[in-house]
Amino acid sequence: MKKANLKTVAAAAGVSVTTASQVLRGTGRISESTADRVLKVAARLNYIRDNRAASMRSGASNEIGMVVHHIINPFNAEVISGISGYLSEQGYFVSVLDSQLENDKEFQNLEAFVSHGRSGLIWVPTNNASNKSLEMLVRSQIPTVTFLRQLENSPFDHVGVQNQQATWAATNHLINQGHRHIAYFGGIDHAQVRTERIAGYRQALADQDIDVQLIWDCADSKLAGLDAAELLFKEHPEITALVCNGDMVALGACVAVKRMGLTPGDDVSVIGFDDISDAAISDPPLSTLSICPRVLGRTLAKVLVERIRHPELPRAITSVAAELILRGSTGAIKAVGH
Amino acid sequence: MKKANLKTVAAAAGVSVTTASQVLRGTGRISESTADRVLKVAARLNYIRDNRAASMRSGASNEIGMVVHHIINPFNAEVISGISGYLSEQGYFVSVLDSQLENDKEFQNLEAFVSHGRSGLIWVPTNNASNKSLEMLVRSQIPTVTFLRQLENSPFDHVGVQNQQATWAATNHLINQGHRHIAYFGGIDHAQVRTERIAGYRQALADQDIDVQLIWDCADSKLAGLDAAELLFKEHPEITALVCNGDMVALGACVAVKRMGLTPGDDVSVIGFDDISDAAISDPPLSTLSICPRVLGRTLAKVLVERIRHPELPRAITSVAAELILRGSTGAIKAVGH
DNA sequence: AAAGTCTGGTGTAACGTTATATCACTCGTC
DNA sequence: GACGAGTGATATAACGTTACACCAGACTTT
Repeated sequence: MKKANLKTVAAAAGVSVTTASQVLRGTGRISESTADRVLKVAARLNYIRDNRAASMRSGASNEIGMVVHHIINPFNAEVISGISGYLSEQGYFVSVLDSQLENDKEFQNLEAFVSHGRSGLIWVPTNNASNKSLEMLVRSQIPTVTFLRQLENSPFDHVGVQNQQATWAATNHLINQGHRHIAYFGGIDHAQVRTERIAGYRQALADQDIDVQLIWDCADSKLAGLDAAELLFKEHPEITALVCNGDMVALGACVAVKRMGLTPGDDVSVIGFDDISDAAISDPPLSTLSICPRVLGRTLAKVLVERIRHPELPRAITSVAAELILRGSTGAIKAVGH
Repeated sequence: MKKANLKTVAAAAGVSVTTASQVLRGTGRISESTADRVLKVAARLNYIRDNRAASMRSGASNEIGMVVHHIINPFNAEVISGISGYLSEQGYFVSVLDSQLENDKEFQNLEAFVSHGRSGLIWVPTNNASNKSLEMLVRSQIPTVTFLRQLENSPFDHVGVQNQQATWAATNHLINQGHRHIAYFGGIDHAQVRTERIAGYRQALADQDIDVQLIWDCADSKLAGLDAAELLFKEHPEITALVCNGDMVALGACVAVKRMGLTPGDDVSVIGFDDISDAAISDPPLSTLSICPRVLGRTLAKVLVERIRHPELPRAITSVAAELILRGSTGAIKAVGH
């Protein structure tokens, strides 16, 4: 049996295609009896609207696209969860594509969404996202919100985190606890987010006239954090505290500390960033800068929906504060060196 | 400036719409010089194909849909990563929707994909997925592969895991290590996957004439595993080993063991399921039944692509074996009770 | 009773693409 | 010099929906 379309439904109900369309969308002026009849016929024929045709004609769709790198990172996963929660309340669907940090793929993913007629986009740009991508989105006039990393010359709404204030607070706390050899741990190259966070770390040290600084690179996973931290402690045994670029690397670093026979929080203090759900139940529980990913996701989604509904409103830049949450992985210094 | 479409491109290149379309798809017989001209014009006008129109007309699209519950679970995330890796090599995109274990939402998500003209679907059915969903997919004739949970009366390809064999091996190993009080830990209600795994656990005990059995429910997250395990050990201090329904709950259980001042692997043995990337670097490293989620994802994607390309082939049921990987969280029994 | 308004509905032309059939030419070939 | 085959390109009709303009009839107003 062929799939039912508006034409077959309309014919079976004895009305025009337009009427059928109006009934199924709840628009126009239709009598209750006609509407009833059409709905029943549609149900009987298992009619499913073809959204491609609908969105092509009407210009609107209910699909949102999201482009991230590393969908596998729990922070992203929780953000996505927050986003899709809000969006589904509003009648939208999100689909997510992962660019895996590859620039070409990022462009392709964004273009795919444009090409498939998404009604809005959420974009977490890679560190060196191409201008090509930005220009393409601008040209296509698709409502877009960037997340975390703000782009130069971008006309788009943005939702970000107060990175510098956050790491300043974390570093300052460690200093007050007596730490004098504090490293910034995690992240790679000159990612904007990381640069801001490092600036906060530097500032806190400078404010207290401490000039020992160590910035240690590592990729954003627990495993990479473990390896990198082992190397760090081998080469720099004087370090007693880490301000980390994310919870994943922080958790990896905690494993490294334990493998050395030491205790995180006791011998080495570690502060993460993100407050992923694992942070609270790791051993020891991880002190972190909480930005509550799920709430952040909802905020992001709200900004996008607002933009879709009111394209004329001025550009919105939202900056969410991170809260320093102290758990077991930080503590006062016991001895210098270990 | 208006967005460019085939008509504007064709006009600017001085060719017909058909020719432009053929050039951009690389089909038909077109001279090199004409092709060149069209391509240059298309690039200059920043032409982007409208895939809605294309797929509506041609009946084919390059978008795959995936419906899961709990996108946030790292196991799913890694499977997705494997899937999208293979699919993007083949020129497809996957978009993922999360049903959060809600039945209605599952149906809506599947219907949304059908409605938006996806060319194929990967579906991880919830425990009590409705017949309505299955029937709708069958009617829509969309190529579909189910994953993990096989549906009754389903005509669809399936990729699953040899659950029963896996937990049999795990339980048997624990018995050989001297354990006599082994609980099955994690999962809820009569999920098919869980039922199979429990059957393997039961069988192993029965094979050795051991009849002490305890099945302990809990939701599929680290946090839930922690809470549930604490309760379990309080009520059943005789238990010395856990066969778990997943790595997440297993890791949670390990935290619970540590909070009791005991050592996983030493005092209580814990075996997980999935081998998520955290398993190898937890403290202690988690023994688990590895099904290498990324490889599984690739397999799944291959089955789907095969189905899309050859609709006439007979139904394919793939069952992947799990491998018992022994790490620090298991060991020989020391004493009965603790 | 002519003009206006409300109700319930319809016909047609898009949206941007691709499938299909067809065409005008140029070659060789017998 | 008629015929078939190959080359390069085109016109037209879909795909399924919605926007828009319009209409017939009943009812109200002046």
